[in-house]
Amino acid sequence: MPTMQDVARHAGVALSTVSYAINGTRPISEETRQRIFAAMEELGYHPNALARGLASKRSRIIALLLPTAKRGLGLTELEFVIGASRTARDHNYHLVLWSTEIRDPDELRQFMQQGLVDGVVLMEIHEQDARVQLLKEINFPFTMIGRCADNSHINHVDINFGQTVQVVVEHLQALGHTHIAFLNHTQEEFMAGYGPAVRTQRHFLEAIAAHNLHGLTRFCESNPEAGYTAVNELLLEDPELTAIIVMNDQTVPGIMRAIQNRGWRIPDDFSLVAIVSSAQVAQMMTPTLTTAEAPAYELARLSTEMLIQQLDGQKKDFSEVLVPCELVVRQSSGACPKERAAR
Amino acid sequence: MPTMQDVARHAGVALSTVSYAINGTRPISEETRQRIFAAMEELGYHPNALARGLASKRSRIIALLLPTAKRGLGLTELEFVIGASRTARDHNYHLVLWSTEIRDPDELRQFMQQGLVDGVVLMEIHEQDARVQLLKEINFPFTMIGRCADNSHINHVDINFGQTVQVVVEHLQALGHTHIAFLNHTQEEFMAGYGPAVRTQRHFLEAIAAHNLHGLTRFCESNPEAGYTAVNELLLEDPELTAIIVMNDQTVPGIMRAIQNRGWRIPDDFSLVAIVSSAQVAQMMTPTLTTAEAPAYELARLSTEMLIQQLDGQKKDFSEVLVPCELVVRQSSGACPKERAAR
DNA sequence: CTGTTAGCGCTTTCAG
DNA sequence: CTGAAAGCGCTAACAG
Repeated sequence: MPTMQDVARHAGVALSTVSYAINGTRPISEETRQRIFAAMEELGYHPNALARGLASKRSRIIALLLPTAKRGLGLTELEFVIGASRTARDHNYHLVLWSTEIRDPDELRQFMQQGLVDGVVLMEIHEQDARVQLLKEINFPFTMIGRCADNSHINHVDINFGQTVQVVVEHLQALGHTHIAFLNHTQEEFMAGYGPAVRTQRHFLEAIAAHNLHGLTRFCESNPEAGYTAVNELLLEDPELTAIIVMNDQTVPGIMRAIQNRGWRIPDDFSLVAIVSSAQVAQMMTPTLTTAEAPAYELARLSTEMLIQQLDGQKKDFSEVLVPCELVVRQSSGACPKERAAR
Repeated sequence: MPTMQDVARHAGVALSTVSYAINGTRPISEETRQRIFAAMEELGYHPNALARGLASKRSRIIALLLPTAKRGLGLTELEFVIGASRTARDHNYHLVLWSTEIRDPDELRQFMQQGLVDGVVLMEIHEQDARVQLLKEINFPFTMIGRCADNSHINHVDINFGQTVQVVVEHLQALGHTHIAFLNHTQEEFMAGYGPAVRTQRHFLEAIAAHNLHGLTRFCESNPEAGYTAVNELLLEDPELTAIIVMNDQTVPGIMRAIQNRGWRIPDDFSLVAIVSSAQVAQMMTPTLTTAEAPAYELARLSTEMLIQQLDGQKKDFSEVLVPCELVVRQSSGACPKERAAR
């Protein structure tokens, strides 16, 4: 591997001149610039990332913290990863992936102290998040996909849960539904202050109240069986229920089976809308699912760009960007049934 | 951030002694070792990854090359990413993710020349793969998830497609099926020499021949509609067809609809087995899918460990590890129907 | 068992 | 507009 010194000699200039030519840090006469780049080309020179990072104290590497949620990772997480990685590359940054078993601040500290990365993108944010606390304390650059209780002075993006759930409730109301249930993540996650679980439920109840509807909510584990049980219990609680809004893809098959087991058809007798879901999942189901699709790639791109701008010293202010899910009406939602077989 | 020099002063030893104590590169008396670690603790010292990398010429960073296949990324890819990242961490390596639009060797060269990573894990391997060519030429350490035409002197892992398809064919034969179709990836991918597409089709035809069955194959785009069409065309070609083995999850809903549209039931009138699939997808479908599940996490772990061993100088030989998919019988495969409605 | 020292390849003052 | 030189924080000879 040729070094900068080699290029300098080859071009008949000083080493520092080569550096300046590459970084554009100070004016270089067109002629020497030409010579330098010609030399670089000829020698097949490429700057060494580690040396550059060490000298400049900027590695041009950022990290995406990918915590393995107990409910398992899905396509949304994949899109986060891909979005972040692509965006980083578009801005001449590298992306390293830190997948941690738990949301452990000590481990995070370990990683950061190594001086490998210039900044971090956090996801799976909770209302009270120890990682956020830590990063603020030591003043380490970061952005979040998600929100915590106090977001002051933190660049972050998130799904606009309020708008998302509102649009979905209005979609169902327009179809004539008046008794609607919201199937949330687990109680455990809710209690732990997991943002989506907390916020969506609150906004659901607000929307229900605002539109004068009957609404009920329920927590649910992340598997078909739990979805099956949940439907039956919800119907026990409110026999007039005609629509469910669910936030967990994994439960959907169970929900459908529970409904069909009663001799009901979707969407003729019962409507189902999945939120924070994806087109790929929606099209896997029969009937295809009406969904509010998570803008995962977009959120990843935005959060990564925010971080990079922060690092590059543009962006003095802090911003919050909320993106709603997009409602895509497919076959699982339809007009509220006039009447329906008792069981 | 304290440096090694700070630690040395604080412990009253030479800088190099600290280095040796940390790396265990040479014997240190227990007493000074204690003092050094105490000093490190007290100062909150953490070695600087960039400096260490620059001096030692080993960054302890590896890259996973994640090409965005035209057929779209799925859960398998996510597992690759997570598996690689976890394994890297378990061995004190960092993982950077390079997601490239195309399998472009030039871009790859760019990345490597930066001297950021010590080695690379390649996926989406084709029979003739320019990236492999390049890496071999410049003697850059790498391993593959997949195989190409000439795998000599390359550590690699792959799905055992032969065994996988054989087990599935035998499963169907045991159920009495004699007319079986294999639904492959696209012709385009097959022609491009994409390993799974090429190998599985070959092994399918071998298994069919070995068991004296009637088999047919067909290419198929990666969406439900294409699956729908494919089924109808296959049945036109062989009206006695009673089972399909499919290698693409995305087509499954279409396949099911096509079968059900004929008034047939799965598995009573027709059997369906998805290979190189996942439990998560299998359970999304109704009826749940009989699948041969891709050992994605395992492959990622193995390939990453191979790379690290290679880098750490253990492992003088080169190895190939083939892992079969695990057949999980669920509800979509059953006994061959005695007779069946004509249409 | 420990210390001294020459780099690793680059950025960035400080001097022209 | 260009050069010379002092580091960045660490590893790994070399020398006891």
